[in-house]
Amino acid sequence: MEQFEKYEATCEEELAAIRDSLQILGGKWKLRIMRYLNNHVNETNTFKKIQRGVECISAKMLSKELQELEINLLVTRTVMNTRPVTVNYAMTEYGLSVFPVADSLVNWGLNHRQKIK
Amino acid sequence: MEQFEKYEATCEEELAAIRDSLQILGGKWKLRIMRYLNNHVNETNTFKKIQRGVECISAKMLSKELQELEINLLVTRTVMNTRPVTVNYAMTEYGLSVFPVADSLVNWGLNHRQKIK
DNA sequence: CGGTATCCATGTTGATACTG
DNA sequence: CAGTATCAACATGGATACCG
Repeated sequence: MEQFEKYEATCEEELAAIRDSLQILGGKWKLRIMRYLNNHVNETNTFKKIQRGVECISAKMLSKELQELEINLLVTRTVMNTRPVTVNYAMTEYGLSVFPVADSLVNWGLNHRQKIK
Repeated sequence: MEQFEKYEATCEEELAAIRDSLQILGGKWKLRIMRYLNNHVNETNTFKKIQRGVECISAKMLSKELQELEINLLVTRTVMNTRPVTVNYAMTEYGLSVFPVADSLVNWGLNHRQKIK
């Protein structure tokens, strides 16, 4: 029963970690954007190009999501010295670590669809 | 470049699966509730008891979340023949399958906190 | 091109009160 | 005890216009 309290505390730590994960994987766009970048890894991925590639995302959302991805060290933003300026986005090495986690979500989700159907 | 289109389609399927997963793992309460149930597996887990165990959840939210968990076959709801009625909630065998996925989120999240800090 | 600013529609969550 | 109903607050996302 003391153990009861203890568990709740540990649980909170884990839930905080999950919250961090979900802030990145759980949104509507971030994973889509990262998948796009990862799939066009040898190209220059400008803002407009990403916007065209990620269906229906507004400039506002794309801007916001890219900023958050950059803050989280998952994506790099590089301003190139052209006229007019072009900006290139790319996955970081670290950013690639989200994909295995995403895959485990995909697998569970696919199985779940079968189960529920 | 034809491959481009093809990828986008596959991507959509996977993203739908992820959405399913996140509907369950991504909410504010469902995982907390499931963890509570799983950690009190040999007890009778009534509505009120769960509400006390899962910090700060309102009756409305708990009611709604439990319904969704039941629909998704993750939790069972058993009305017991007492006066006044008591209702018992428990994880299903299938429901347990969410925990490994949750763990992979926890691990990534914990690592990410270190990385960002 | 690469965004930001503003306003608005919608969905999610909470507080409070109430019922069988 | 086990919820539901109602209203309010807040977060999310989109439409549109505009700037350097």
